[in-house]
Amino acid sequence: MTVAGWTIREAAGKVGLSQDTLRYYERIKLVPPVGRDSSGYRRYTEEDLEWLVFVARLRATGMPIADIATFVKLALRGNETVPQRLELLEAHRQAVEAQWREVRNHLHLIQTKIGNYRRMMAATEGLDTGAVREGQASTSAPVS
Amino acid sequence: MTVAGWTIREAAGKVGLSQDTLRYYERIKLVPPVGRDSSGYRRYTEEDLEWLVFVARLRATGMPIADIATFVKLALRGNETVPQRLELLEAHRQAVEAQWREVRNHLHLIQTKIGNYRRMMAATEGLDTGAVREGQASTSAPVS
DNA sequence: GCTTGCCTTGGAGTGCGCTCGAAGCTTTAG
DNA sequence: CTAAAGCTTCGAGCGCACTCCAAGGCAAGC
Repeated sequence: MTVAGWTIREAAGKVGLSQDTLRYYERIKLVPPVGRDSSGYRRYTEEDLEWLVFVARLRATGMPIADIATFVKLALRGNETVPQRLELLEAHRQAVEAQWREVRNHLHLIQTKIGNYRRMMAATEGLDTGAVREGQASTSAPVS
Repeated sequence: MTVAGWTIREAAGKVGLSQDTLRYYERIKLVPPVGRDSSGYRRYTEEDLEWLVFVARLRATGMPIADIATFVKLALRGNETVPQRLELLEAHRQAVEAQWREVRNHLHLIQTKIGNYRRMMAATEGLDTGAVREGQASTSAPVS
């Protein structure tokens, strides 16, 4: 007989996390306790899934588990903690954007290096040179 | 008497990694062996620093140490491995860009949530409501 | 000569985020 | 009735990337 709610297997499939991770998140209180059916099995409600999706999103943007736990604690204390939660999210957003820009810069420099490699290849075309500019076996790495 | 090259302390400062990390990277061959002075102390050359900066860049964009090690092995084998190195870098670039876009999407959704919180706050202005829509103590989390 | 400080190595320890294993209970299929 | 599949908890184990510690060498200042 099908009971209300999704099994852990279904929930895991829906939110894209493993069953182990779902149990783990519940254990460490990243999500509120999930209800059980008559035999003690978890039954996920729509709201449970929304929680999980939200947590997964925060994780995907690199928020540490400890910070998410803080957020969840606040959420469980009720609506009067909304300002603090807002602050947390806002701080996270800024941190992610900062790192985002940093990665962009690094990536740009790496692309420059790729360009240099490309030019090296073009120049060396069919030459099969083992020798490098400066005498014996330069490491030849820092091209850029 | 000052000898040629920088000490590990200076090198660490210059490239923004810890001394421990510099030794660690050398141990696991993320960088070619660094020369020593008469008393066995490391002396970093300009080229050593360039290596380190490059490795740091790859790390900063999330390339796993194992992959960097592969790259370095290729580089040490000489110029004929340039095509393979290029391929590695190119693959990495694509992976980073993909993840970059994913994070941007997640961030966007989180911002939507922030917006919803903002609206909640505005609506609740000075109301001090402990009650939430649906009966007893909704977790109130999945606002978005 | 001795202390202080910086360096060396090898190996152990840490923090994070899962991931797995063992032992046991319930439900379903044959 | 039995076997298989799926769930439970608790606790241990793992992979990654460092980070720290102990024991000892070297060099400069007093």
